[in-house]
Amino acid sequence: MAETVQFYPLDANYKIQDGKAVINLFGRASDGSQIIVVDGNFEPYFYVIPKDGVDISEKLEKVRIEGNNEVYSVARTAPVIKKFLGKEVFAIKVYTNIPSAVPAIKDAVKEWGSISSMHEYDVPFVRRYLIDRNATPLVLHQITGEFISQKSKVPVFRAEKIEQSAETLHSPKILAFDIETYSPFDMAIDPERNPIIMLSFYGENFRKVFVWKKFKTGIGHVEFIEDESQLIKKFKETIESYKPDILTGYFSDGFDLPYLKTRAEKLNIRLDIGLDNSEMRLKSKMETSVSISGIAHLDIFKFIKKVIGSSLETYSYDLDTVASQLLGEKKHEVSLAELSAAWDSKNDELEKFCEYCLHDSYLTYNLAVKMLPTIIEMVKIVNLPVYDINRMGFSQLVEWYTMKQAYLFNEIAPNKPSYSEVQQRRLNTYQGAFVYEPKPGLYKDIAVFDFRSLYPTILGSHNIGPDTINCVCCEGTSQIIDDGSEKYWFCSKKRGFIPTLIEDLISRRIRIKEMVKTEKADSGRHAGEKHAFLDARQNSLKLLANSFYGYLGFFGARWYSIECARSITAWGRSYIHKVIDSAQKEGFMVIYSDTDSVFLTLDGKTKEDALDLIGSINKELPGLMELEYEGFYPAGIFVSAKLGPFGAKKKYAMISEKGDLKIKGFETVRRNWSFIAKDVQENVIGIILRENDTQKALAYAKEVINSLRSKKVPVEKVIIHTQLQKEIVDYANKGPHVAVAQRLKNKGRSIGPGTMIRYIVTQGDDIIRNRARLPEEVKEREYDAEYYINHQVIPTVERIFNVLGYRKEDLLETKEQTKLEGFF
DNA sequence: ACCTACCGGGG
DNA sequence: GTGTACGGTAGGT
Repeated sequence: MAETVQFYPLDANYKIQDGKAVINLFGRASDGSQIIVVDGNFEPYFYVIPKDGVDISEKLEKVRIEGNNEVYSVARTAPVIKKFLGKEVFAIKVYTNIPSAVPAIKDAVKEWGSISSMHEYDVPFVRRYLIDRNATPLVLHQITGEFISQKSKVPVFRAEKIEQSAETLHSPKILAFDIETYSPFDMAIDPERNPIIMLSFYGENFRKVFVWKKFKTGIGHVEFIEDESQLIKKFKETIESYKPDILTGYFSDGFDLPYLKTRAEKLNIRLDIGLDNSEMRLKSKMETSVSISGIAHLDIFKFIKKVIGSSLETYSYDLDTVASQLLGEKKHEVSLAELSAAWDSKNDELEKFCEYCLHDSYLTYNLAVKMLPTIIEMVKIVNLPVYDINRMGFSQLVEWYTMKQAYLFNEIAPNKPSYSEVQQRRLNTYQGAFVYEPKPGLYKDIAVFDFRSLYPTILGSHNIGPDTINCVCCEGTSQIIDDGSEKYWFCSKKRGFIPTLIEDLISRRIRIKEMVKTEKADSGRHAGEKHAFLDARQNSLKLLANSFYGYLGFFGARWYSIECARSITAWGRSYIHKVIDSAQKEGFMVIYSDTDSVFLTLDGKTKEDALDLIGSINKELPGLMELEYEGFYPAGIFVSAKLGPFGAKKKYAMISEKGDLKIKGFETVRRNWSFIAKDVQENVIGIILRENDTQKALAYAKEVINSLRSKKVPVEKVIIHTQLQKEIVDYANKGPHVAVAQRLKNKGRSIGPGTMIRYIVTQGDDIIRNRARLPEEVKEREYDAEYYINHQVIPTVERIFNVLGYRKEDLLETKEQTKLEGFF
């Protein structure tokens, strides 16, 4: 009895049932209930391209491998006509009994002389399904089939047919959470030893804090429980009753969920929160991640850092900084160092920590809501679940977008490079973008031009791709680009695969930008929300299009082509030179240029003259290429920029007409730096950005340096923290922290991997290791002021001051001491 | 100049 | 997962 359900998939996996793979799609039906849609009608396969004129179908069909309690066999084969890098090929589609048979069989037949190549044997089965069945997470699907009885937390529907509709799940149920752990400071975080003491949740109209010590409070959403076991059970129960589509945390891949898992194992609690009753799983050793069947686990920290990190003008990705930037809200100010003491003896102080914990969940929730449009659009464009999108870098996003498109274009995907190919590719470097080194200094009346999406538009306009490069049909007729050592041309008869994708992405983006314009004009009730989604969509399309160039030159790429990457930068240099030449011919002074932008001073000319120049250049540009007027700045300061294969990093500061300061190009300070270094950088940035007072910032930095020299800085501020990663004896290079660890061990302290070592660099002529002392061993005024000035304070602020036109020497000069109170 | 070890986020 | 997958810096040699 067939019926239909309307269903938004969120997550997917597969299981083997009766020797067959069954896809499980987890998600929400349009009536709001959670269901699992199972589909057993999809077969695993890969492609074999035989050598010319050989038919090996029958031979392939007989392949059968008996492994340890598993049988891998070829179920059937089908001859297909496909395209491979633009050329038509005959291929055999080899279907296997189960997904894991694919790599096994591929390995078993790889030595056959009759095989030319094999492809797509490493596409995960679930991704294969989403691509081939045109199933897109977060998009509504109409499923025909029937509900079946199967042991599960939620109803199970067996699909016979699955069809995508146009609607999107714009408001998935999001639940944010955060834990606080018992953790004496200056000790490594240790889930083996220290319990979780608080747990908070935040969702729409939902807030909760669990804590297992009692104190007086009037806050209703605090719930007291017995112990840590109860707390972990509450974690499970809350998720099971709230039924979120998305569970989100801040660095929850790296901290909260692994910590919960370790504690749950210690306490013998199964964290079986998966909709299929499976436990949450910890994956990969390098970069940890945690998945839950049926619930999209979103580590919003990871997403923000990866996807919008470069466009965020922040010096740190901690929750406080990111929330301030994106939400205009900060974390609660409490001293976490005091939490353990409060837990042990001062329970009446716990209330503020509960509020703190809840507020972190609140901020995390709002960050997730804020990023949701971008996440949804990425999911829809790349066609993978939230969980995967969250954890993929740009090259992966490009690759999987391209994999999906390859299927639609009947293209067979090239293989990933072998280890030795990767080594080869890594050696291939090439000339990057053109950077016009500015003369450091202050300039006035600056106009900035830049090419709209320079590399993608070059790629599209010149038809650059692995399938169009140096084609026989256009040799001698197509325009040649010379990268300085090699000459390349691209087919002018047939559109390439990647240029087609790029042009599609760019034109879709242009259409959406038009819609954004008209949306702005009419202001309906949901105009704001609609605008956010359109804007996220155009931005996602832009990010993806911009990543193709880097992808072509990325050593791990399937569609790798260093020649294409070279051609793109060569064209880029040629176009930017044209702009510079035209501007100079018209009498503008070019002060700086980097990759796709040109900064020039008006020198008595008007902004209209600058706009006219752009107009005349645009008339000459091919295809989608366009030079834009980025803006006008009354003043700015420039320093030189470093060259790199993927474009130079910008280092400059400018003041906009509104008075906003734009600073680019300085790095962050980490925990293995002294407090004094962190303090100085934070305060300098604060003074410059908030008070717009560079003089004051300089005076402050000098004051700190002078205080170090005169030893007025207390020793606590010059302690450096470094964590020991392995046993002392295993160190080939013994750095300062290892030397100090050795001394601690000699004193009889237990020292091992994970121990946090604190040390101070003292005066003397020896190498740093031999001058590193335990803080207890160091009296006031014994630290090496010059070390802290030159290796800690100066490096953190030098770049910033360079950008503002000052030198290291300006910071170091001792005369005219400024009086600034209140920094210590 | 090259190599080794460390950080990030979280408490 | 039909997996192989950081990137930048300081200190030591």
